[in-house]
Amino acid sequence: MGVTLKDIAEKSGFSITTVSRALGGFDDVNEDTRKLITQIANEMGYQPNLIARQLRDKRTHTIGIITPMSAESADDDFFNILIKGIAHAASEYHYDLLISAQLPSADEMDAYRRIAGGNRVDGIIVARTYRDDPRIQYLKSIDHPFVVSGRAEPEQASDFPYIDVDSQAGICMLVEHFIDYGHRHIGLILPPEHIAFTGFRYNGYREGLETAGIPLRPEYIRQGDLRRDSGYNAANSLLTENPEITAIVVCNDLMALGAMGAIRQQNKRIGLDIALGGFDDIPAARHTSPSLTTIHQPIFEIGERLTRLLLKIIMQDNPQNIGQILPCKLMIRDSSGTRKT
Amino acid sequence: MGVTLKDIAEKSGFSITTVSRALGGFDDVNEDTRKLITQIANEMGYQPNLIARQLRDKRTHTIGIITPMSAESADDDFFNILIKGIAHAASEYHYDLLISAQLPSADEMDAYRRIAGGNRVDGIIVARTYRDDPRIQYLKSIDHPFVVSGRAEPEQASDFPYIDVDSQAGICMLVEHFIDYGHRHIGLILPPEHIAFTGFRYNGYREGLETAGIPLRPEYIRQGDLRRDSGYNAANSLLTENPEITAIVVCNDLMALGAMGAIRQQNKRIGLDIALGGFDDIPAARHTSPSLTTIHQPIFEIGERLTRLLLKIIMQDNPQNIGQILPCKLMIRDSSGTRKT
DNA sequence: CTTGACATCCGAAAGGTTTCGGGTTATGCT
DNA sequence: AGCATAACCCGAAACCTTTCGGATGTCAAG
Repeated sequence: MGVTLKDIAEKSGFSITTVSRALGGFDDVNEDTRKLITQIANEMGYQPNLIARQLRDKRTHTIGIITPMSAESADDDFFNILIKGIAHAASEYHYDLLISAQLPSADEMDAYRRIAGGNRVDGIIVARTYRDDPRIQYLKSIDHPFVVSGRAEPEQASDFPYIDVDSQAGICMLVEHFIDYGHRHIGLILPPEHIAFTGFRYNGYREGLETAGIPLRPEYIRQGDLRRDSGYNAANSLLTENPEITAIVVCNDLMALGAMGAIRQQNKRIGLDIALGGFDDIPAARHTSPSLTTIHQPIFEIGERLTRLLLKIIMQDNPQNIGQILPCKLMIRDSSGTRKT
Repeated sequence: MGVTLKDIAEKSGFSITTVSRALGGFDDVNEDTRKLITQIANEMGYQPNLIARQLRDKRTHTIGIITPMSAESADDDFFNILIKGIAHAASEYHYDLLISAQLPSADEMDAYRRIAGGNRVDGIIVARTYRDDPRIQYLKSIDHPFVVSGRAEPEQASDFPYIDVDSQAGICMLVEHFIDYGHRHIGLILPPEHIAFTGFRYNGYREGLETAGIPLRPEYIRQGDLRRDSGYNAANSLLTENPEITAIVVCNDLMALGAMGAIRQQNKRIGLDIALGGFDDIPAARHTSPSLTTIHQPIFEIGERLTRLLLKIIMQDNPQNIGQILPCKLMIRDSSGTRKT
């Protein structure tokens, strides 16, 4: 197994160079020679060794993404859909996608050093930004092509190529929607502090309240870890300690699904007693009952755009729009309940 | 950018060999030398070039999967979940996953030749078997490690490593369930003829009817292409041309979701007028309304098992259970309606 | 007959790593 | 002093490809 140029060279009597150039379609090889060589190559089932080619060309035609991976994160649709979008756009450019899944125990930075530093891929997609993200710092330091889904925290400049949604505006819309529906006591479940977009979502919450002249009460705010369980816990504590709350803004859908459980657990009705809103618009949001009001972000499209931006950078195209902020959209569903009169 | 062994060798005054062996942890290197070399390597931010290593070792520590990819297949949860399972198990063995998405226009075999023949991966996972699957034939012919999700069609021996569910039994269970609920006119929506498991699902349907002594009526059978739309069309034609039908068995959930639309379109009530059952138990099945009765197959676990089996083959472990058939499970949900009296 | 152009071909290097087989030096022993 | 051994080190080859810079031979024009 493993027919090489050398094998074809020996069989055909020509040199490796000529075989390579014949198969490569160069015009400094006799037409008869080419025919003979291609025929032999086909007979022997020659396939160029891509690894050798990659080494030689310093091009892998592959983009990489490193994803956290635990059994319970299996239903994290965000990454799922993002990866689909990436793969879809990549396939149009005949690029492959290398996924390196990291167990929770593993040091994430190691994976970046290995994959990016080790020249495994032409470019890399960084998926959920942290404050002062060490991955971004590293990739910049070694000058490796990369793009970012998300951006730096609000106080920091995002001096790297990224695509993000305007999640501050998104959360603000959601808050205003609830205020419009007559709610005055609105809880908030935030992502962890170290996630970069947490600041934006908090700002959106504050902005929404401020516009309506409602004072922000820190005891209405909880933090989760983006996973379902933490949404359950946060909502539980929020409702137990602040019985006056009638609406909860949750910063991602997965936690919102958890919060649904907590609301039921407290014998309250979602929508009617407690209005609930999420963020992301994962498929499940539409299908839960009651369906979940949420802020839609075009995850699949973000994946596609990230890929196209990355490929431009790889091709040294010096793209114009180095940072793109997409709008998001309020999806009003049953968990909003109805307007209080 | 790109610090190599050579750079470290020059800076440290030792040879490339010694640098390699020092960093590799061999014991024929003086302890002081090793310290010096590791220090320099760290200072310079050395990362071994994985491509070069792969070329030399003929090992990529990567497994590959080639997936069909179109924008509308974006919601094909089966592949999504399978890939998650694969990635999860792979990460435990420090293997990466190479995904090559193929546009519908592309020749699938080309991708296999490129990736497997081109030594891009140590092993490959073949995901949805066809009758006389050319991909399997090819991989066998070049003796490239692979495992298969699914198996050969009923009439053929599956002389390759595979993991599959007993879908004949699954469909049979579903048919018996409907018969038990009092249905006598049961439609069937099959996958395309060229898919290997179509035969098993057909057999399950026949077996279920036979056991109950109900004659099989060919006009109750339609074929779709596994996608949502085709389920819609098939159900539509089935109900229009055979108004006596009261239950439909659909061979995958995605088509079943489409069939739901068709039933509604015909002003019939899912469950009450027309009982509906799917296959796969994708997440959406639980969340639609009404929720979808379906045959559960453990897709995530299949992905994990496939990976473990493949890695054993790669390690030349000559695994025992070269073909595994897992049981599947009937999930009775609202689309079953109630037992007719 | 010489020169130049053209068609066709090829050797060798480069890309970065690992490893085989051997080489050098110092140490310990008789 | 002589020799075996251990400790440490290194050159070169191999993995397979592409490409640079020629090399060779033929033929037509001068």
